Amino acid sequence: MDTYETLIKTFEKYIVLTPEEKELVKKFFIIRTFNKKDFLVNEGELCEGTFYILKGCVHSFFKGKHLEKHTTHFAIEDWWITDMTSIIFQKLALTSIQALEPTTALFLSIKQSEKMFEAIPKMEKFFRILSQRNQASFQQRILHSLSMNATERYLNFREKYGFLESRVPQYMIASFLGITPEFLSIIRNKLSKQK
Amino acid sequence: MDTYETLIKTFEKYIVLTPEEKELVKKFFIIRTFNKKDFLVNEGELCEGTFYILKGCVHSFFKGKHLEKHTTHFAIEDWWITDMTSIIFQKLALTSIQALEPTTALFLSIKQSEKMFEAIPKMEKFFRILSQRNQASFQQRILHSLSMNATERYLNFREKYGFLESRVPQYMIASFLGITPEFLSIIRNKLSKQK
DNA sequence: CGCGGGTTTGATGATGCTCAAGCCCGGTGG
DNA sequence: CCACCGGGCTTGAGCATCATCAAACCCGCG
Repeated sequence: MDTYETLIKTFEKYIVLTPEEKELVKKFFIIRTFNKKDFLVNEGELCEGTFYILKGCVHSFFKGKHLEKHTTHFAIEDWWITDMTSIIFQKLALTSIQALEPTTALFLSIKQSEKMFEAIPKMEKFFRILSQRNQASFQQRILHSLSMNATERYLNFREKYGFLESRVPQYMIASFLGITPEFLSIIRNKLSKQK
Repeated sequence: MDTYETLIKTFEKYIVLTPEEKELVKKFFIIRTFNKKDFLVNEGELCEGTFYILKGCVHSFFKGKHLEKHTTHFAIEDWWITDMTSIIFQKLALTSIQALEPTTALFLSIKQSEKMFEAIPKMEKFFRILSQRNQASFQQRILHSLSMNATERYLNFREKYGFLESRVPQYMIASFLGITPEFLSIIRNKLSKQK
């Protein structure tokens, strides 16, 4: 069983790789493991690259002006996560990424990614598509924040990401939805009654 | 004066093109002009490609479940705009894009973009970076919607996009910020008093 | 001059927050 | 084995933010 199997399969959803390229591309990624509560990316430092989660669960969050933590994303097996703002604008990360479970990830540093793009230009296509898909899903999220109330957003969350409810605490889901844990509790209470 | 001048300059911020490639790449774009209120993309149809605005001003919006319109983006000279969700998932567009002024744009259809990527693979890199920058700015927007109240969001908007205030009606800015026009009016009133 | 789209103002009400308290439950040390 | 934590979830009272609805106003334009 190959550690890189799911990674390669993910690539092959969008581009075609020769056997040689498959071997080569692995070399740009390194395996990194984290304990629960370890940080993959730390607020205040430069975000050095992108993570592909092999096993485990992480979340990214930032601190508001009163130091409240706001969860912005979750990621589990076969998801990609990074702080794109830090990477693109070469600024210190405002967000942290932290493991919620013991986690194994493949890490692609910015430098390695540049080498990879030179060695296998096709990979540009993959990351273009990946980024466009992210753009589309962020778009959806903005759209929902403009047009839905908290209950509707929670129902939508359960529909799409319900499988996360067993792996992350509710107060993080509340934060992700842009509400307080207390209010999410009330929403859940109402929903369970009216059914 | 060349219609494509600013387009090529935009490319050259991120990639290097030979003179031949500069000539070639133009061929994949077509010029399209729109009157005020014309639709660049129409809700319910497939979004056929991406627009680069040469002159004018447009906004994209979608309709909520009570048919209220929510403005999601603005675009002016040298900005790109499309419905990425429709393109990526090949679904009918849920958003419309409409001209707020007489507008001239360069249009890159999906088919032409595929041909372009074959002819000039470097363009993959440009669109990867463009999309990553969009991803970063959408990220910022989500972050703000999680951590700022309406007044703070409006102040932030003025800081970054204040130049739009003279070109788009206030009720669209309100919609973009996720509040009602009435409430934006109150915010502006308060801000003008307390200074 | 009147019309109509956009903005403002005000009263009332819903949505969601804050703060404080209590509860539930798994983990830890005596 | 039990007592006691402590983190997360719940409940409730009071409050801030923002929406809704209705009316008035403003002003460019036919």
